[in-house]
Amino acid sequence: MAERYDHKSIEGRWVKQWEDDDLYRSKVDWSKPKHYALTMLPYPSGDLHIGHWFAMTPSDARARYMRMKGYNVLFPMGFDAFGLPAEQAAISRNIHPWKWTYANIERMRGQLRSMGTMFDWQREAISCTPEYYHWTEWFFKRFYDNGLAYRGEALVNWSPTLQTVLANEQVIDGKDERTGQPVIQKLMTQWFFKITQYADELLDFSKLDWPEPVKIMQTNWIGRSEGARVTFRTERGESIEVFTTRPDTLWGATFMVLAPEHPLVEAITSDAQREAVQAYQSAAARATEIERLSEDREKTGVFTGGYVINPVNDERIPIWVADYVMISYGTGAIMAVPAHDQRDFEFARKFDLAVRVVIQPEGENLDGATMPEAVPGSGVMVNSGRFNGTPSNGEKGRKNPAISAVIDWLAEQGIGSESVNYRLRDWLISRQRYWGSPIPMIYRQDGTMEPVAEVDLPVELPSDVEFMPTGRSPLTYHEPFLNTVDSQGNPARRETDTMDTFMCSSWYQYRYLSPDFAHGPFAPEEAAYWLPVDVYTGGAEHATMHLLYTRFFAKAMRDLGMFDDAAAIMQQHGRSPNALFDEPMLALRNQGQVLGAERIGDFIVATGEFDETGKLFASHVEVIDSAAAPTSVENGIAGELMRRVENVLSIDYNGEWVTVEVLPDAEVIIPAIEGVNRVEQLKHHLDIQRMSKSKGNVVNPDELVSQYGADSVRAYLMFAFDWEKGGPWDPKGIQGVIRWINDIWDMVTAGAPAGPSNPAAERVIRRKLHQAIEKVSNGLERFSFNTSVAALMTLRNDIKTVLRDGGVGSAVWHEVMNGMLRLMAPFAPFVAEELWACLGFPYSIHQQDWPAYDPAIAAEDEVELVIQINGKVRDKIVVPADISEEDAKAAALATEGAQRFMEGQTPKKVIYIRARYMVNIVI
RNA sequence: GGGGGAGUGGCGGAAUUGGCAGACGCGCAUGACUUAGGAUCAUGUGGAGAAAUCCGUGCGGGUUCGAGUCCCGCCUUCCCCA
Repeated sequence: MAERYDHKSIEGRWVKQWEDDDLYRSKVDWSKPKHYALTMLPYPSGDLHIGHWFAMTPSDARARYMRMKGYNVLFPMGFDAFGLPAEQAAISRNIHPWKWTYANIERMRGQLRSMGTMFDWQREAISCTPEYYHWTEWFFKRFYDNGLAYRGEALVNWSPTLQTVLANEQVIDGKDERTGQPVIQKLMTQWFFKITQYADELLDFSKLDWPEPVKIMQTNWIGRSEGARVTFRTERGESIEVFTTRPDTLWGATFMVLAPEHPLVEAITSDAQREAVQAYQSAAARATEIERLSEDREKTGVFTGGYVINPVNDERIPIWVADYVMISYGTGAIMAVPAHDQRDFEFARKFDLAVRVVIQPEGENLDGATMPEAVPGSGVMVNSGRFNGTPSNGEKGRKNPAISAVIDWLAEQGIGSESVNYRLRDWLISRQRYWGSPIPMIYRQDGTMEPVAEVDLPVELPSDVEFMPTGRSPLTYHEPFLNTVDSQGNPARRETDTMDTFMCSSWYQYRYLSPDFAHGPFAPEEAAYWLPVDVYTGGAEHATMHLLYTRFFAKAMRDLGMFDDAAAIMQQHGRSPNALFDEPMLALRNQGQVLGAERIGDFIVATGEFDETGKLFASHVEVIDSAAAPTSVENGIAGELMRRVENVLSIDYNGEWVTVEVLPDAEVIIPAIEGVNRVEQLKHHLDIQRMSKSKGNVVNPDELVSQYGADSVRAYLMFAFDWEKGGPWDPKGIQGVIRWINDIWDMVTAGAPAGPSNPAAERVIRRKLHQAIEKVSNGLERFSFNTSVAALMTLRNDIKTVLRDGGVGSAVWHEVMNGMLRLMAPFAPFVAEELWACLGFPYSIHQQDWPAYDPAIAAEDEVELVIQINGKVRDKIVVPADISEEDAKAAALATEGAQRFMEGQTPKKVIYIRARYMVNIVI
């Protein structure tokens, strides 16, 4: 008897063997078709968690499949290594971000190797190395030189106490998450990329095989709206421009609203209103944008005392300030048409402003004074001077005759023009942080600025820095970094902002091509062969930001000629570069999220003394069997432990949560755990939710791998979930794949069966193999990994059945094992390699071809014909697979089940579905 | 608030996209083997019913010979928001 399956004795050995042999080294080879498979690179937080395994190992399985299908596959890995956590570790634990990050990367590399992935480590890229951020800076400079980077004002989270800017994730409920100090919204000068210049092109998804939801989210994010810009004039002569998608309602504007940050607010505010307006402005600064945009929030605002003339009817209307208007959207000013816009309506009703109907819906007679809500739909223009009677059909932009006519008239009159507005704003890349790529700009003494010369790149981050507990970037007080000279040799100051880490991840797919290339971000020879990325996998949470940014990068790089060399080389090799550089990733697939498992808390009886509030101070706590739970306890309670914070328990006592404080000298009894028990050993209830350390529901992949082996963990992750959906982790379910792998091990190591061969049995076993080839391949193509593994398990079951009945000779047995192991190789690369070697097939299984599917071998001789009466199954018979439609219908009508339900009636219709071998008799 | 998903046995999930609902696995049950079992093997497993059969894909309508799948209206829940 061969030895039992032991993952520990094989996995480490093959990792080393594969590395020694450079098995996964990917090199340009124009004689083979290429496949660039990319999976989102991790942030080096310290430990690989199960989510990384869930994201990466199925992607790896698919990359392996593509390789066996004959593609030259590039499947690289790296680290997105700049970012806030490293800086926070530096502040709280006094470790330099560099050291912290590198230690984490070292650790994670080891973990990544244990996964059995085919990453080509010679292409690893780490975004926080000077070799990498040299080119991040270079991109900035090129964008700046070409007008794609500029300085502008933006609202930032400003902590007045710390005198520093905070990232969005550092602000919770308008307060600094660490210190609890209030945070306000403040306008500051920041660096931007002109992503809006590409807004229209970014709306074009025609070249992309991307999930529909991602395309919809990006479309909404960009938020293109067509309308008009109209210029209003104040009584004192200032002009205020507004953007509106509904110029057909201009005659219904009864007031104007400016964002609190609008630059004209100060000028138009009357002295009487000044105090109120200023108070309102500072209150608005404390609200976040999400709060301000919330529609169910009570509308607030204040009258400025100023008036503006509506240019379409010369009416004098009041100007208000309200925070539901954003300075960053449109022009920061709106004409308010309360009759036809719900937000304006609520505002008007609250402050008792006029409501005038200008679009009368057909068959209705709306009255501004009494209508209960805004009516935004279609109708006929009224109260609109010369436009009265024009139909407004509810369509947007030029498709609406009313809007179209008004736009033309506005242009004629010179008071407005057709305009397109986007919700998308330019990409704010400034971060007031240390641990990011420096922005290579220099401020001269005269106040002008210039980019750092290309030969002086990269501007390196100084390493001798001290972190202040305020969180202020050390670059702002690091004199040697700050002081430099401009191109003329005059003293100058460096920019201290660093770049958003989304910058680094917008172009990493190019750095992987040639991580050591010193003459540019990537080598054109590599880019010509590998680009673009064929399939990109990662989390759906990146649907808008990261994926829009990287698309913007690709388009900007194309327009700045950065792909020209690659395109020329591509052409030399006879491949057309046409449209290949418009988009960075042709196909995209998102995996879901692995959630924490649900767990029932310990059932507890606690006794002690209650205080007057009903809180129990327990001197005795005992875990019992929930079936034996008493409904009432003298001087105590019994129920499931729902939560525990140190020694304070929350117990579900007959539906009510009771707080129990366990006294320090209390007796704790947990029968399942030997010895003296502690409160900390009690298990509390866990809901299905995201894994996090604080919830205590984290699954540690290292432990799983050491216990069950990487093959089992990989296969289980692929088997247990719909990959694009994810779901709760079930710790028991892994038994199924462990049994499967053990079965395969035992089956192969047992060797070919002795005894005579029987052609019928051999035909069956080969048929099952080929049916599996079809299903496994199909699952991999569709990222439906669970059905692929299920097909492999079905194959296992079928082979076991056939082998038990006997009749399979050695040659066919070897053929079937050979095919099955190759099908397994993407999912369980270690055990497949080991068993492959064990059968004496040539090394390595991962360099073999994918098994070829032969439909003739897979075809069944006989099939089951399903007979339905009015869509309900009434009988089933076995018929030859090549049965004709006439024969199938005749056989169906003759069945006992059909006869019984037809009761002698003549069928109205008989429908035959050949693909399903199904007859439906309609009576 | 806005945007995007998802609801199928006790559980994770299948269903060739309009064609036998529940593949595969977990769990559970019964039996076998064993000094022992959180091992292994066999059989069964959506619900009701003795059976014929009926009911079943979040809820309510609709289209169709036929609906988990398409349409209309709800409910619940998860994710994202510079």
